[in-house]
Amino acid sequence: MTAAPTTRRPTRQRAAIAEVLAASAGFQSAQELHAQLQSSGTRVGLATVYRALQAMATDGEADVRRTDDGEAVYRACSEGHHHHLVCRVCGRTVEIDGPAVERWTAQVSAEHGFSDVDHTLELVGTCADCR
Amino acid sequence: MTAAPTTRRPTRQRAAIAEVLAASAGFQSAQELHAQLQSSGTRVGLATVYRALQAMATDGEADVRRTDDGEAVYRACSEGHHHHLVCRVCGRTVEIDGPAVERWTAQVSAEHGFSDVDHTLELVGTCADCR
DNA sequence: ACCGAAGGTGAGAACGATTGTCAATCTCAT
DNA sequence: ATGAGATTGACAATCGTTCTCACCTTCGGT
Ligand SMILES: [Zn+2]
Ligand SMILES: [Zn+2]
Ligand SMILES: [Zn+2]
Ligand SMILES: [Zn+2]
Repeated sequence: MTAAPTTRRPTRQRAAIAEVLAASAGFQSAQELHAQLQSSGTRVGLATVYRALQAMATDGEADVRRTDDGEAVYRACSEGHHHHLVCRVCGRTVEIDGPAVERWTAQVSAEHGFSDVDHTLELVGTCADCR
Repeated sequence: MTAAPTTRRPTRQRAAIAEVLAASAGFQSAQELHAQLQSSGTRVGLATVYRALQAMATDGEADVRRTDDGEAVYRACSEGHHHHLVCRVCGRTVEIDGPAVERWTAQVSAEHGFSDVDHTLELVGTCADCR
């Protein structure tokens, strides 16, 4: 279910974008990343930033989210299934592994006759430092 | 934390929108709802549909979601905290109450020093009829 | 029932994030 | 080095959503 395995070539732009994304903690919009690249002297087209981020998202190298006003924001993310506990103030993020939840979802799904069930779970709170 | 308790007046339009939303099972976009109202002879402005749906969402009378291409879609939803198990084919939805998960999230959050933790959890699978 | 204040409505303009276009450029296997 | 095919970028085009603003409704007080 890895979509179209279109060949994906490494380029200067992709590297720069991935680097900036990895360097920052929280979620970033395509435009914010583009601005950062600009000010750091790296010339990359806005459309390219959009395309690269989309590619990273579908390849599992980044998480996507929509802000309440509909803007897509991205965050570097390790591959594999896991969840996040995010601070609503400073954006600090903890990756969580929840076997208990995985078990629970499987059970509940089965009880209702559903199969091939995927799930999304995200925790948003205030971290100790931002209390 | 119930936002601005602005007085909210009942109107013909709001009633119509709420009714159509409640009548349909899955998620609907503002434009789809508007189209339905049009064809059923109920004259309502598109902007009004957007505003009404937003209001319902903030009042907890509807769930909002963003499709992959960023469009906001709404679904009538009972108030109070709960989760959903949705069929990716036909849209059939089961509301789920998961005390086990609630407990788990609280525990994990505490372990990492987070407080006031909210969470979102959604299950998407294929129901028995659509297998 | 009558009135004024404040919320609500709607048509259309304005916005703004995202995507499409397409010629120039780059990567890679041969 | 070379050709095929992927990538890029400046800019136009989309399109969902919000803004404007004059007009309509609801509602509490009289
Ligand atoms: Zn924090
Ligand atoms: Zn999980
Ligand atoms: Zn189904
Ligand atoms: Zn819950």
